Amino acid sequence: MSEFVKKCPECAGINLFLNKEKGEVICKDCGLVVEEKMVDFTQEWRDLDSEESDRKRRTGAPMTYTQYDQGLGTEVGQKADLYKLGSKDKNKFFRLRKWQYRISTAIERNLKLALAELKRVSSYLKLPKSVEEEAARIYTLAVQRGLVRGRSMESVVAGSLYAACRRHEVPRTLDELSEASGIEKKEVGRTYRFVTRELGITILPSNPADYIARFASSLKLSAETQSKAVEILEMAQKAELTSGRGPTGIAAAALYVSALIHGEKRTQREVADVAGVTEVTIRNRYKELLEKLDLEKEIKKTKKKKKE
DNA sequence: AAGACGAAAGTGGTTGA
DNA sequence: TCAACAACTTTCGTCTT
Repeated sequence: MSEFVKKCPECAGINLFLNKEKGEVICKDCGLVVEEKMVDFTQEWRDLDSEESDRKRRTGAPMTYTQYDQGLGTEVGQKADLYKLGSKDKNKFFRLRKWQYRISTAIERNLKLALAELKRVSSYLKLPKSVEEEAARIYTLAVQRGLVRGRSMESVVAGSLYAACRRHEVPRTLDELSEASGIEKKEVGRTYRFVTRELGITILPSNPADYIARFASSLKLSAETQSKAVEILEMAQKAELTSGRGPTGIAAAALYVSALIHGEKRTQREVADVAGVTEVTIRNRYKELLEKLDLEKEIKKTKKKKKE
């Protein structure tokens, strides 16, 4: 937990809950996502003046994929090794080094640009650092395998980010990524599938529950409503209502129902907007939920309470 | 008047021959 | 590669609050 946030700015509650994997701090009282882009404070950084720094600093720069050469660098050989080689090998050596130089500078140039773009999109979406790192790693692999050829750099960046989000269970919808990156939604999806397939990255099918926290907080729904929605989701999964359906639609419907139950009514339109689906989809899911899980009683209960 | 509901036609993606 | 198919969207008319 960051030491800077101790109270929820929305309701001044102190039940803040840190989800490390998602890089989010959530207020358990009102469901507000207090802090999304977590910073890791565990690294020891000391301010040393430049004279002292060489002697006293205990680490180098952290190795990171968000730097184009991962903060390290490699070259083919040094001149010192040359004396071992005959003239034929010498030529070979120079040729190799030339090629290595060409290839690596081409890749590095690409990576520099791409990682700048990646950072831009990532900060636009307020993604946690861990996801950004993962996306950078994926992109680096993609470049090294020559998967960018024939595709725009930006679309591969978007695809990598989307994959990283999925892996870290910090779901952003394709629409959101599309908006942030300026790449068409289907193009993002295409490169996402291509990259993950080529790199053999396995992605768990996204879980509707992962969307609940974010949707609930942008709809300003209470924590009870939020956890009720998660309950409903679990029931729905047992009733096999979830397979094959879009996870956002289900999440949205569960949230809509649970809002009704807790008397915090939101219109279908409102829920649909934050979830990025249409009212119709919510209606269909909603209908299924009511039929299979008989939630009607609970809704009627709260209606009666209102009259009193 | 706004929201909820449902029907019908259209879209993009997956699957299986 | 093509057609069938399911999920989702768009659009529009009707009912409810």
